[in-house]
Amino acid sequence: MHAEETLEYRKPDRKPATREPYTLDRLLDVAVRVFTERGYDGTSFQHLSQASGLSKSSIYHHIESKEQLLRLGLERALEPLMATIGEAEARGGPAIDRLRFLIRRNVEILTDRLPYVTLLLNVHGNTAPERWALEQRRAYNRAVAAVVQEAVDEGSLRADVDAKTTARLVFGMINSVREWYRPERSPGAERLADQVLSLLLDGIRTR
Amino acid sequence: MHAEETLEYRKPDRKPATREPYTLDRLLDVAVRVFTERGYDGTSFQHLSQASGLSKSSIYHHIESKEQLLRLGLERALEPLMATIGEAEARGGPAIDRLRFLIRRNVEILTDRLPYVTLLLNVHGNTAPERWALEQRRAYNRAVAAVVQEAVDEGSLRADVDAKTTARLVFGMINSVREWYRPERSPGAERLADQVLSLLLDGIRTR
DNA sequence: GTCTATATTACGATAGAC
DNA sequence: GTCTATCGTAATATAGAC
Repeated sequence: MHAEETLEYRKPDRKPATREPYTLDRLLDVAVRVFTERGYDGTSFQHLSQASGLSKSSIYHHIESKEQLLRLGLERALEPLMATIGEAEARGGPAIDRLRFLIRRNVEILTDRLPYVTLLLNVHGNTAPERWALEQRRAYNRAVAAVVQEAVDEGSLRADVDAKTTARLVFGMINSVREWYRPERSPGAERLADQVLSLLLDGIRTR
Repeated sequence: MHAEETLEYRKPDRKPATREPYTLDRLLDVAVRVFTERGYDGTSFQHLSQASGLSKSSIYHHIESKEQLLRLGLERALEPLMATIGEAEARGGPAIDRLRFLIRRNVEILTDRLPYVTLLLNVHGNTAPERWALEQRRAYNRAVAAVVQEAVDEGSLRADVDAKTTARLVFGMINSVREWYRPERSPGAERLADQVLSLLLDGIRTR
């Protein structure tokens, strides 16, 4: 007779967990938060297990692989971001106005989906989903650079710095917001977008 | 009898290597390049072996651990960066001039030590050297934010956006240069610094 | 839906020959 | 200074009980 059998680990009585069962969406939230904190490659299933409270193997009930978790997270960032390109085109009007729209929407999406966009902006291209995301980002960058070029051509933006460099620096500033923005402590998306737009358009100097 | 044994892999004939022996400095250059491409956690000794042409174990002749490579790489970025804080203080004069100096030097160091600074700006804090580097960066950010605050107080910079946000956005734009700058194709450090300073101070809009 | 147990592979690091 | 061979561990992923 073995101790395991006699004790039976109080199995029938045991409440399996006090929390509600995980859905893919809830698990994704947890995983992407850890990905943004530790980086995708720096995150193991053990980290995901600790953060979620699930065992390593239970995570596989919701997903097929770690890469799938990454891909789902990247999609959450890219979907609204890529959509703004079409929305800006549909607006028509002066390029400078469409650029303002793109900048404002970018700040809004960044603050609204902070961990997902942070994940997107930190990928290296080591896996297939990462390479796909980088290609999407390149398409986004090309589209916004084209609008910047239009705004230069229509005389709204300075022509002494080439449009490509301006576009890179402008969206580089915006994207850097991910490194310090905290929803609970930082200004809201609208106010932050106002500040970013104002500094970008008119400069930081007094006049 | 096994094929492996009969062929013997031409071992006696083989020239062990045609290249000159590695020094720690040359190995560090290779390693940091791979770190910036794949991320530190995404880089294995197999990757380092392929990139260097050394066997995995030969790398250990030059270093004691992977973390040591990381630490040495981070030091190469932090050393000149932290030095600029003291240099700016020593200059004295109006805060706006010291800020221009800090921005210009930051762009120069970024382009001059691109892979090292890129490595620094991408660390997550998963290891001891990373946490040390993050603390150094916080000290750097505090110092430049203080100069921005001085420039606001002296009336050189706009006061309608708080100094901390301005500092973060300014250096966020500068640091984003790492994501696209290529020494062989991009403008030189001086010209790029001129463009960055001009856009930051006066804005992207025509006037 | 979650668990324990395990398979398999890749990782960082070491030993010792040349 | 570089190599081959190997160690111990931790990684992703699977099997099967409950």
